[in-house]
Amino acid sequence: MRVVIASCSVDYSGRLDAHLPQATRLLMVKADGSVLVHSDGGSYKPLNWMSPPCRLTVAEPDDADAGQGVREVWTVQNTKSDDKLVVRIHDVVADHSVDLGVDPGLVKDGVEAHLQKLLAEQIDLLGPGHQLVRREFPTAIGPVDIMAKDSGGASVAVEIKRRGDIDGVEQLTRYLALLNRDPLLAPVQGVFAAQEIKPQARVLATDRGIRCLVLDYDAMRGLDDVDSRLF
Amino acid sequence: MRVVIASCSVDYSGRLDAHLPQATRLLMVKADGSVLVHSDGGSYKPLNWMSPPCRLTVAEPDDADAGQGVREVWTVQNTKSDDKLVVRIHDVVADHSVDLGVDPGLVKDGVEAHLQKLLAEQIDLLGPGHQLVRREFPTAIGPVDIMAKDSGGASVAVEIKRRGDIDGVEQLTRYLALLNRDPLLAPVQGVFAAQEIKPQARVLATDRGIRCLVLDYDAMRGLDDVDSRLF
DNA sequence: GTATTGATCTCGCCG
DNA sequence: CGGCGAGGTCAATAC
Repeated sequence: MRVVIASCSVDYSGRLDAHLPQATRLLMVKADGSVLVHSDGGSYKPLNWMSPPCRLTVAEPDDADAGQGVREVWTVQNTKSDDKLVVRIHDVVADHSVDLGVDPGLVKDGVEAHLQKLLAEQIDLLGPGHQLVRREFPTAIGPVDIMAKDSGGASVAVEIKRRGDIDGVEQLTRYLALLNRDPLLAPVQGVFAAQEIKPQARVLATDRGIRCLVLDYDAMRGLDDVDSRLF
Repeated sequence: MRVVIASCSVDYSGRLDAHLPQATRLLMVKADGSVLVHSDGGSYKPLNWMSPPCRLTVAEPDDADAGQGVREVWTVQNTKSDDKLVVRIHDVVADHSVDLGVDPGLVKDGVEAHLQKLLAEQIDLLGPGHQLVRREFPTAIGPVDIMAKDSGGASVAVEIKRRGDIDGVEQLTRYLALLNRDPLLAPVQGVFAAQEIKPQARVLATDRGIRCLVLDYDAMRGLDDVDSRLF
C-alpha cells in the first residue's frame, strides 16, 4: 500500500462525472491498483475512488497543467469498464509505501443467518411442541427461512429479519399466498420473527393474520453456548 | 488527519459484533474523531470503522494485553449509540498528522436525478405540445421517472437512464404493462430516454413499440443555465 | 422532523 | 459469471 498526502484536484468520469477542486487530501493506492481519495471528514466513503480491477499510470503534466503547478498526473483506468479517475498532483506533503501483507479478514457475528440457525435449533420458541421441517424451504419465488409444524401438525412458515420492517411482512405474505395454494401444505400459518419489529410492520402483519415474534438474540446465543458446552 | 500504519487487532461491537485478528493495517483518524481501518485490498469500504459523532480515547494496555505485546489501546465510542470500536496497537510502522483543512467538496454532474429534473423542465423534448404530469409518478411496482401527456392528451411514461441498457427497457416494459391496465391512463406510450442508448436496448425497445430518445446533456444544461439567467 | 429512494453502492451467497 | 438480498448500509430528497 502507498499513502500519499498531497494537494490535488480529481476528476472522475464513468457512470457519472464528478470533480474535486484542488485541496490537500489523502490518497491511498492499494496493492490491486485501486485508489481512494479521502478528505478529513465525511463518512468512511472516500470523496472519490476507483475500484479494482484497474490500472494506475503516472505521467508528466502537459504544459497547461504544469503552468497551474501540477507536478504529476495520475490516471486510474478501470480495466473492465471505461470508468476513469484522473488525479492532478500539486504539492506532496508525505509519501509512504508499506507492505501490509494479506489481511486475515473479518469475523462477523449476529447476522440474519445466525438468527436463523439459532431459531432452527430452538424451534420451540415458536410455541410448545413445534417441530423443524427445514431451513431455507424452497418455493418457486424463493426460499422460506424456516418451515416448521406446530403441535397439531399444521404447517408454519417463518420469515426472519434482524429488523422487522414492512418489506419483510410483504415477503412473508407472498410466500404464504403461494404455500397455501399447495393442498399438501395448506393451511400454512405465518410467523414474522425479528430482533425488533417496527410498529407499522406489526400492524400489517396482525391485519394479515401473521403472528409476530420478537427474538432475544443474546438469550438465544446464551442458550446456544450452554448447549455447545453441554453436548 | 492522523494516519497510522501499525499491526493491530480490532473489535467492533454495536449493531453486530466483529473481530479482526492481528495484522498490519492503515488506521485513519479524521478531524471529527472518526476512525477507519483499511487493509491493502477490498474496495473503498474499510475493514472496520467508527462513524461520527464519536470520541477516541487512548489508554495503556492492561497486564493481559501488555503480555501479548499491545502498546496502546484505542477506544472509539460513538456518542449517540453504544457502538464501540477497540483497536489494540502492537507495533507502529508510521504515524503522521497533517492538517488538511476543510475540503471544498465534490461536484457531481450527469446523475440520473439531474437528467430527470432537466427533462421535466424541458418536457417538449418529448415532442411539441407535451405537458408534464409529474416526476416520480407512483405505481404499485415503483415510481415512473416522468409521466407526461402528448399534444393529444394521451399518456406518456418516460424511463430515464444515463446509459440506456436492456435493463432499463425491461423496467419500462413492466411499468407500461401495469399502467395500460388502468383504464383512466391507457393507452400509455413509452419513451426510453438516455444520454446513450446501447444498440441492443434500442432494438428491444423498438420491437416493443417504445420510442427511444437520446438526451444531449450539455445542451439541456446549457438551456437550463440560460433559463436561470433570464428569469 | 420522518420516510423513501438512489448509489460510481459494496458484499456475500448460491445457482 | 450473474442474480438476489442485506448492509454497522450512507446520503439526499420529498413529504
